[in-house]
Amino acid sequence: MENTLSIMKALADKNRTRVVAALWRFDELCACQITELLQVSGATASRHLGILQKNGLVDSRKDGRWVYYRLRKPAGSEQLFQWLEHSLSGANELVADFQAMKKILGVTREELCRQQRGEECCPK
Amino acid sequence: MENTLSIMKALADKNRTRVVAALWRFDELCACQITELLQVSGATASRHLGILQKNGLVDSRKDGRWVYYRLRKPAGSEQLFQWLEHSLSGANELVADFQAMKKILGVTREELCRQQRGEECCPK
DNA sequence: TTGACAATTAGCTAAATAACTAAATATATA
DNA sequence: TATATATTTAGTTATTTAGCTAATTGTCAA
Repeated sequence: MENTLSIMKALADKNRTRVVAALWRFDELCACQITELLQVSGATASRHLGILQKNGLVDSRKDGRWVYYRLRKPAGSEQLFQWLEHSLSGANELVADFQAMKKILGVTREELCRQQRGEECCPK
Repeated sequence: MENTLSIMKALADKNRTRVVAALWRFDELCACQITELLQVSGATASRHLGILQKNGLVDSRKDGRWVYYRLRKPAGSEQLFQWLEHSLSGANELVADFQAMKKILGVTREELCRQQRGEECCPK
């Protein structure tokens, strides 16, 4: 029962559901891209990703300094995700997120991280 | 999206999930029976039931002084409930709840409410 | 009509949690 | 090797929420 409740709690947060939806659509994203999407501090994004990972909802893969995340549907969760997909289809927030994500994917991760450090332009 | 999140939040609580499971199994229960099952104050049980009702997960029916609750699966939530049923099947807490519920159903509502007021025995 | 009583609502406290900043960790590169 | 940097962890604060008691509401019965 605790496991079931943990999964529900993991998904019962707006930012975490946004992450799940983004990974569903865009397959694999790095922590800095998710940070940019959510518009929160890197630490906050990392915490949310940690909660999703702890409950088996995402997998991570480290590549140098970057960590990439993918959606992972735990065994037996197919129906939950079918409901989620149906229930969230067309949600305004997610449509906006997908738009934002396209822009984020339009710059390199290096440039994105540079922007996040406050170096808005002219990287030397 | 808010609606989806509300349903998840409503279900992401142990006591509320216990109520949903009990209603699933026992079809219709009154507030005092649910209070007894959860072993919380009547006010707390009422608050949980209110949250479930607000999110369309239960219906209530008033009969004199008693209020009866039934599970209500909102349109489009079939898959969510299929997952829930599968995910919770065999949960120890729920097995214990079903046992307790049988005892609760073995006494009249009048007697149950009398007990809850602290009149353990000898009702004059 | 009055008293009893099941249920709900209001108001409060304690626990859980989401956010932030700062520090720590791990990795690439100069 | 030393510095820069992407991510995570620690620690703090503010918000949310589950629980309680007390007050209110609506209904039955004497």
